[in-house]
Amino acid sequence: MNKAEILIIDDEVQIRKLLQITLQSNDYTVKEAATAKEGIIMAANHPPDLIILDLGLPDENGHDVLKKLREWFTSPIIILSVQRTEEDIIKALDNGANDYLVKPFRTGELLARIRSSLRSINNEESIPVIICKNLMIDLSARTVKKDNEIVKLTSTEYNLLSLLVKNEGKVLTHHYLLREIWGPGYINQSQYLRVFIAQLRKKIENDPNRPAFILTEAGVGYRFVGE
Amino acid sequence: MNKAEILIIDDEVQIRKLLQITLQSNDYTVKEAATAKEGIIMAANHPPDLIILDLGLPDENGHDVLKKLREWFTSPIIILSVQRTEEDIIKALDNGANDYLVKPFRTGELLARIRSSLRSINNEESIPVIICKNLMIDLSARTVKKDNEIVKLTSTEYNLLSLLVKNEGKVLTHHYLLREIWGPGYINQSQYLRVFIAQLRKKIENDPNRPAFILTEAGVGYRFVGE
DNA sequence: TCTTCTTTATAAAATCTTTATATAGGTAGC
DNA sequence: GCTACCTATATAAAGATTTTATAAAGAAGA
Repeated sequence: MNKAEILIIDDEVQIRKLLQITLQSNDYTVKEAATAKEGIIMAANHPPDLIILDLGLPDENGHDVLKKLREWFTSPIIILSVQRTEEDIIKALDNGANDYLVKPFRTGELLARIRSSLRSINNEESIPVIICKNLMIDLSARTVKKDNEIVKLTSTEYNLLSLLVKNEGKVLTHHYLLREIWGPGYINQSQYLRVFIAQLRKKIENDPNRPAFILTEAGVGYRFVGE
Repeated sequence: MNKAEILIIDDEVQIRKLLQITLQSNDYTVKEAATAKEGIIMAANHPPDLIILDLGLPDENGHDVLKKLREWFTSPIIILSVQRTEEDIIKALDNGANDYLVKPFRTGELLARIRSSLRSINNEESIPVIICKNLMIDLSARTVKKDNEIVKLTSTEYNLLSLLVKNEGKVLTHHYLLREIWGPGYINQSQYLRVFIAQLRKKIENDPNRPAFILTEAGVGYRFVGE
């Protein structure tokens, strides 16, 4: 359910360690940076879902780091700082921080504030919708539309399609597909696959006789192509 | 520039006065309520852009008030409280509060946190009334009307419908619905769901035999479409 | 007593599994 | 090159199974 990715930018090893353990045991993926420079690069290379930023970094003023991040980073940023002056708090919040916690902090409260920050964002952003030409697959709503019309798929058909789509471009072997969709006991029931692939093509392909989305890799498996 | 409307729900006159002056001099429009009941009614009659809620109200438990508001109120809620235990803070944040400030608070910080909360939300207007064709669901009043006639729903029926409606378009699994409405111990009682879905259809669908609002996703769950 | 929730029973619908048959492509032998 | 044969795939359709819809009876609580 969680699996949100959190980037910690803090120079204190103990804090990083504590946060890493706390966050990981709550199903977050954690990345760490010890300096402002490193943190900004990491955030840019692979934007996390949330940043925990220490204001007292050795190489750069924390408020400046925050401003730099906010030039492009739109997900939540929570400040962790030993500074407890009102001036610092106001400045950080007005520079785009979503929350401000004073060290030492209570881990339970931090977790709750992380959940709160992620909650308000999750609504609109990061909706997993995949669009390929006239086909639209909304993984969060579990719906598939073709030319904006809802395509009625059975549970198994949807599972199969979404597995193929999530691995767009890759060939998925018969064994793999059968194991993922039907379970380990079914890896030899290739006929199941044929039946369901035919069913899917009939429903989503423009010309089921010349499939453009679900391609057959004879002797190997099937592959979904979006382009 | 500002003119955002803020509702203060707090029983202490001095706090209300202080907030009123502070907020008004920062160009916010302020409304006040001294009790939970009054606050909920005011919020429902004219939803503000932000609510400042005191947890220590005389007539009702603050956490319950928060939960009630969050059933339909989607704009920011900032908690102001003398309670500073971690348990209270976590509970409030998990019940949908956007921020939690301990009394006595610093007005500058409060203003900054208000700005921060309003900033993240400003994109979308939230409507606590949902209208789909001849169906109207008023989440703040907990009423459902069909062709302008009030439909009498039991508590469970209403909870189920409002959960479906709040996730319009999404398929909600049996497990999810059962856990949300009946609790974690009931996730295998799919029959409950069938009974209540049938009940709801009988009450809100134009042709219960051909449901247009509540659709079945066989083997998975149900989906509300308002279209 | 009345309302609402829970449970049971059964018919109907939807989906999955299996079978049958068609087709396409490759290849070995002539 | 041609044919026969083999393997892998495609598709329709029958049957078996699962899931869902609905009424209605029993239980619980106000």
